[in-house]
Amino acid sequence: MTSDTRAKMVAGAADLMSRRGVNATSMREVVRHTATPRGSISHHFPRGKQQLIEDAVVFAGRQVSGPLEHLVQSRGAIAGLRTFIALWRQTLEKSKFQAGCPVLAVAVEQYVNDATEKDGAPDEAAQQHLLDLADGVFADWQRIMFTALRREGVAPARARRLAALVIASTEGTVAMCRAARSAQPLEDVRQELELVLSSALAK
Amino acid sequence: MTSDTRAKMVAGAADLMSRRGVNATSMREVVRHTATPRGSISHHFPRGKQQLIEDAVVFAGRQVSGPLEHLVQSRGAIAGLRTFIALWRQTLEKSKFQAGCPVLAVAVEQYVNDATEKDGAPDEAAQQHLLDLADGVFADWQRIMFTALRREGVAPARARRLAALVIASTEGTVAMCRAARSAQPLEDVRQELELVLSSALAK
DNA sequence: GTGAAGTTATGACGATCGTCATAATCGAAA
DNA sequence: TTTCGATTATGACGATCGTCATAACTTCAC
Repeated sequence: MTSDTRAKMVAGAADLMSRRGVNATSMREVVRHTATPRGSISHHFPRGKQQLIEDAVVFAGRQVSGPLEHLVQSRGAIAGLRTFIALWRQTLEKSKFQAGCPVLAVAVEQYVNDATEKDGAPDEAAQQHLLDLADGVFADWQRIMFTALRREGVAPARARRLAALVIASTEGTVAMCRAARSAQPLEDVRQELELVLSSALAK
Repeated sequence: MTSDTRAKMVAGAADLMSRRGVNATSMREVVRHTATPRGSISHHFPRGKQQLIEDAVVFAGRQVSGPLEHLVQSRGAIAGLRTFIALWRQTLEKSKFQAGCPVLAVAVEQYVNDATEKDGAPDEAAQQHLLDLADGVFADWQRIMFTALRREGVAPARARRLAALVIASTEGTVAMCRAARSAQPLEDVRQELELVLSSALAK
């Protein structure tokens, strides 16, 4: 059994990142928030905070792609869209609009670490790797939508564009809902996206 | 004439926020980046970093709403959409996909300031005010799109939803483009949004 | 030229940060 | 039970952070 502590830290980091962003999530708060031993950080994450963030991004990605892939395969693209949006709506409402998407946080911020970057210049390789991981998560979600649309008869190029629209607009809307402390934008966008998808499927 | 230093600081803060996010943007870096005197911070911004961020959000909002409102009024909703997306595309490409949207950064992060929050709990009022400002900027952009759609015959409720879709999806796509270091998602989303709008206008 | 008000220069303060080194503790094979 | 590796406890290090106090420097009306 791989350490339970490690998993709690990763999940806690993902949660904190979704509420505060990458840079405002300190390792000390992760251990406080998850009631895990501080001394274990360097043991479970030899590459430090960078590694913890990386794992949190992958974790958050799977947390969504799991249910999404399942629903899409059993009930199709439109159900997938509804699931995707419903998942984010839950996250927003359960946290009283405090939590958003940790992957989006990585895509918006720049990870800076004063301890590792002695020369003042941010570690470009580290930042690029984080962006690659975030991009990979987005690509994975898009792939699921893309496959569903293809299976239901949408042409490849169109399916790619529609998948991009669904993921991007949902991510943007989640952030807007957080700013507005309201799920109204998500409901509006869901409605329009359903129209778009069903019109594309009808052809 | 209101100090030129102050304006440079606000613009510099907005730029840094769009590249690094709110919390990774330090006042010392704003000063370095804009070649402004550090001693002037507390003079021009008596409420400190909080005030600087606030001004940067409003500044960034106007920077977009100005051109957007102009183009929308002279050439209509679809031209407005194209302008909105082209603006962000410029920001992305000119910065080699380093800069995104500073307002989105505020909507995604939580502003934490160790100096002001002695008790460990983040200043909730400050954070709420920042979210209100970000929400206001998004609402302003939506209002411009909404008005254009209304003028071109779209029903109120539909116009509201479409405006939300345009703003939210563009914001989300900008972040995705930053993660992917590519403008492809923006192009894909633009294409689909144009289809949606022109179909809504045709009715 | 003399003030006064508007700016800027500079260094300090307390706090948090990520990381590391060292020592203590635990768990299970021998 | 002893021993050894995995895990945790704890405190220190150097760095940056936002803010503030104080003093110096401008600018310009009078």
